[in-house]
Amino acid sequence: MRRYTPSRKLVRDVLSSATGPLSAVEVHEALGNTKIGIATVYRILNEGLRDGDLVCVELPSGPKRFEPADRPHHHHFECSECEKVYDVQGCPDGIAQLVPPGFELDFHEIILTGRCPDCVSTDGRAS
Amino acid sequence: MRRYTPSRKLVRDVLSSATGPLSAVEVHEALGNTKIGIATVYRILNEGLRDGDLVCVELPSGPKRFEPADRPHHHHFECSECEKVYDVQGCPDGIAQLVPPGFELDFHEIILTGRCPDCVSTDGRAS
DNA sequence: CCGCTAGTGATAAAAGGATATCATTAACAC
DNA sequence: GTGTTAATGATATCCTTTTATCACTAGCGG
Repeated sequence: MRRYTPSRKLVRDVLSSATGPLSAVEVHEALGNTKIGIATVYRILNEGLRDGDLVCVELPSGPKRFEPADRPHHHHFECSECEKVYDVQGCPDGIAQLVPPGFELDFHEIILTGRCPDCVSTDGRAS
Repeated sequence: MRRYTPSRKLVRDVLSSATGPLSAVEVHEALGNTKIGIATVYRILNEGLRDGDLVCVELPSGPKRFEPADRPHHHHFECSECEKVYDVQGCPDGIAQLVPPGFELDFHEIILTGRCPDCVSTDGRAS
């Protein structure tokens, strides 16, 4: 039987309050000084996937990221500088028209790449 | 000085005649019985990137894929069954409208996921 | 409070992709 | 044909992400 533990709640809270999907390592860092181990983070994330509470977002670069499953349809913006990923709302019409004859479309993902506001404001001045 | 070698020509030919971007391993397999080593394939692909003859296409799943740089703007369809990747022509309007204020868009990628004609025709009947 | 066992942290190790190494081969200028 | 050295094949190694292991901890029903 599944037990209530502080770790589970903390991980879910971190993901809920994030502005985009987070990787296991990012969740672990967000947990900061709570000394929850990385293995536990992976376990809780995979458990969330199995339970359907979380969805996995895989982007071209980097590790798998996770976000709550109850967010409405949206896409993602990845900052090429700080590598953070942000949710972006909306979805253009006409996706289905791209599918060539004979193909069966299940899902689609749109990945925007560029610089996020934080990195734009830092401009060229390296940190 | 760069020398003409059969390997280079073979790799470029494989990529040119492919219907989508190929990974190093896929190129290696396509070379079949030519006994060109995987290290050579990686070398030639990276060389192509540096020279600007090839572009790298990174999709959520799997390794980096490569295709000729001279193809017009297009996107990709990945078969969830056989994992092959196909080029798809066209691009919906309104991508730029997705970008939230403060973000700077450089590139975008649209990834369609589903089943390719080969796998659709095989239907549920496992191979 | 007890006992059972799910959960945990630390870390070893796996998995997958890409690069480095090195002795050997072969392209090309002469 | 010969010499120079870029290119190659085989494979060891690296790197990053993820999972497995295992002794210890703690949630919760009784």
